[in-house]
Amino acid sequence: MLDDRKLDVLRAIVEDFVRTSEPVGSKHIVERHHLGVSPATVRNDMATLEDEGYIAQPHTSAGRIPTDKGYRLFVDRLSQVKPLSPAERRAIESFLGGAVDLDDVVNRSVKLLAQLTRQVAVVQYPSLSRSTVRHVELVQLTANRLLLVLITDTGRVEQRVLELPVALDEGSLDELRGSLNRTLVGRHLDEAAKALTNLPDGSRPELRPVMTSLMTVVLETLVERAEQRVALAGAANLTAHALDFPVIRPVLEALEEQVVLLKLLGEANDPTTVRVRIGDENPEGLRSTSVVSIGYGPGSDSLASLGVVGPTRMDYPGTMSAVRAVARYVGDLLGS
Amino acid sequence: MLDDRKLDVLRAIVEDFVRTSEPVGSKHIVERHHLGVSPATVRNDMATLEDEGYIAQPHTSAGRIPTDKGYRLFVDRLSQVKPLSPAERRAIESFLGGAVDLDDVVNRSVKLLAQLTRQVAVVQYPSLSRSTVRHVELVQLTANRLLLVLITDTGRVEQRVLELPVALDEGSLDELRGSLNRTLVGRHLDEAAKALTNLPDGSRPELRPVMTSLMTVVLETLVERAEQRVALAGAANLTAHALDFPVIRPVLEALEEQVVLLKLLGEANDPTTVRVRIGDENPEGLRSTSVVSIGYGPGSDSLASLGVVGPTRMDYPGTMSAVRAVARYVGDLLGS
DNA sequence: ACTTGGCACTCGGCCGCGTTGAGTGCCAAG
DNA sequence: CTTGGCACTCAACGCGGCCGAGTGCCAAGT
Repeated sequence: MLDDRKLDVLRAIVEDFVRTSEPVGSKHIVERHHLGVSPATVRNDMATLEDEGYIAQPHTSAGRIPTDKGYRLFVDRLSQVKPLSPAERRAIESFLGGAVDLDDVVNRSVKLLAQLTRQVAVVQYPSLSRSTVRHVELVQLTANRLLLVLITDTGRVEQRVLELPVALDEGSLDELRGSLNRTLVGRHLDEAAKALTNLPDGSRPELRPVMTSLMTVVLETLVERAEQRVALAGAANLTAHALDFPVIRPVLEALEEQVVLLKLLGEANDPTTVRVRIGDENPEGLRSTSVVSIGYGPGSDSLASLGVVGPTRMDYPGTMSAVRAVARYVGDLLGS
Repeated sequence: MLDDRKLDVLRAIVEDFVRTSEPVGSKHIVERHHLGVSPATVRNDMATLEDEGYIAQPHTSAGRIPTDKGYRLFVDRLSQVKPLSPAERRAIESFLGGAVDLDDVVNRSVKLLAQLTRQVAVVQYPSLSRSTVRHVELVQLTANRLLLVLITDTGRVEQRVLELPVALDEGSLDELRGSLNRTLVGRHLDEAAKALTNLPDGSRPELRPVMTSLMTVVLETLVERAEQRVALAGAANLTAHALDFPVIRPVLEALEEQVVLLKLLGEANDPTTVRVRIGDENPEGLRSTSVVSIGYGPGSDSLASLGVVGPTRMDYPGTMSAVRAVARYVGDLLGS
C-alpha cells in the first residue's frame, strides 16, 4: 500500500511543513528532496497518502499538510534520532550542574527544557509515594496545633499543620516524634499510612487511637496533595506558534489546570522511551498540541515525568532528544 | 483649565471605552450620560482634553480613547470605590476559608484574584526577612551532609542542603541543633545571620568558626533565594484582551521573569492603599499593561504584596476593590 | 504497471474601486 | 459659552477582476 517512495514523500511533507509552516506542493518536494521522479508522480503518491488519511489539503489548489495520523507515522517509523549538538550538551550540564537542592533542580530543568525546545516545558516533582521517609519532625505551634514536617530521600520537604483534639505536653510530643520516626523512616510513603496502625503505645495510651487516625489522615492528604506539584516554563513560546493554534486560550487554560498536566505526565513514566502524544490523542484543551514526555529518576526507576507541550507542527526528532537528554541528566542528579 | 464638565466627559470616555473597547464619540456620550449639553459642546471639551493629552484619536474621524495620562487622572480623581457585591464577598470567604497551610493560602488567593478580576493575578509569598524563626531542624543525610529546615511564624518552611568540610557525630549535631534554636528562635530572619556570630562553644570548640561561617552563608542565601517566590494565575485571561495587547509575548515573558514581578510588587507594600501603575509607568515588557497592587499582612504590617496585571483598558474601581479585599482577607488569615 | 508531460480547472489572496457612515472641526447665530 | 449646520476625512466593507500555485486527470511513453 505504502511503498518506500510514498513514505519518502510523507517524510518530505512533514519536514518541509515543520520548517516553513506552509502547505507543501508537489513541485517543492522534487526541488528540495531529490527523489528522482517528476512532480506528477509525487502528485499521484500524495493522492493515495491523502486517501489513507496521512495528509490533507487545507483547501483545493493548496499544497498538503500532515494530519495527526501522518505525524504519528512519521514519529513511529520515519524519524531519525537527532543527536544533540555539543553546545546543547554543554548547556545542559552547565545549567543544571549548579543546582543546590530539589526546588532548584526542578526549576532549572524546566527553564532549560523550555529554552532548548522553544516550547512550553513541564516538570513534575518527584513522586512522594515512591519516595521513602528520611525524617519526620514535629514542631509545637500552640498547645494543640502541631506542624508536621516530612523529609524524603529525594530531598522533598513537605509540611502540614494539624489540629489536635487534645493538648499535648512536651514529653508526649518527644515520644510521638520518636515513635513516628522509628516506624516510618525508610518506608515508602504509600505504605506509611498503613504502617501507622501498629504504632507502639506511649506513656499516654489513651491518646493512641486519636493520634493514629489523625496521622493517617494527614499523611494521606499530604501525599495526595503533594503528588500534584509541577513546574512550568516557556508559556511565552506559545505565542510564537500563533499560526498553529488559532486560539491559545484553551491551551493556556489546560496548562494552568494541574490535574490535566498530571494526567498527561502521569501516564508516561518509563524512563527508557520517549512518549509522544499527537493532537487528538491528548485530553480536551490540548487537542491542537503534541506532548513529548518521558519518566525520570535514578537508574531506570521512575520517580516522575517531564516533557514539553508544543504545536503538532513540531520538530519531533529534536524535541524528543532534548527531552530525553534532560530527563537523563536530572535522573542522574537525583541519584546522588 | 479643566472644569467639572470636562472631567465628566473624561470619566464618560473612560467608562464607556472600558465597557465597549471601542473609541467613544461625542454623540454616544450625550446619549448614555445625561450631561444636559449637546454633542457639539462635548466636542469642544474633547478638543481641549486632547490638547492636554488626556485622550487621543486612533485616527481622524474616529472617537476618542483615554491615554495613560487620562487613566491616571481618572484613577486619582474621578473613580469611586466600587464596593464588592455580597456574592463576591462570600466567594472570597468560602474560597479562602478552607486553606490548610501557607502554600494553600497563597495558591487559593492567586486563583481567586484571577477569577474575580478576570485578569492575571500575582501573589508574593510572605517575606522571610520580616518573619521570625519558629524552629530550626537539622537532619543528617550522610556523614558530612546536613539538611537544614527552617520554620517561620508565618508558616513558611525552607530547606537547604549543606556540605560540611568535616564529619559530624550525632552528639555534636544535637548540640548544634540546640544552640541554633536557642540563638535563633524568635528572631527576625534578617538579623539571624548576625546573631550567629556569638554562638556558644560546644563540646568541639574547634568546629565553631567553620560552623558559624557556614551557617551564616546558608542563612543568607536561603533568605535571599526564598524572598523571591511568587505565585501566578490566570495567564489565560490575557488572551481575552487580545485587542488591547497587539502582542502578548512580551507580557508573558515579563510575567515569567520573577525578578520583574518582584520588583513590581516589592515597591507597593503599604497595606492601606492600593497602588496603580499605568502603562508606561511600568517596567519594560509591561508598558502596555496596568498593575494594581497592595501590601498585605496581619494588622497594618506588610509581609509581602499581591496584585493583578491587566490591560490599561481596565475596570479600575472594580479591580482595586477586589485586590484590596483579598489582601485584607489574606492578611487576617496570616495573623492567626 | 508505473511514470510523465500536458492541460483544464479550482480557489484563496491581492489589488483597486466606489460606497457608506461615524465622527470631527469650524463657523455663524443664539 | 452653547448650539445647530455643514463640509470634510477616513476606516471599514463589499465587489469584481486578476493572478498563480497547485491539483486531478488523461493519454502517451517506457
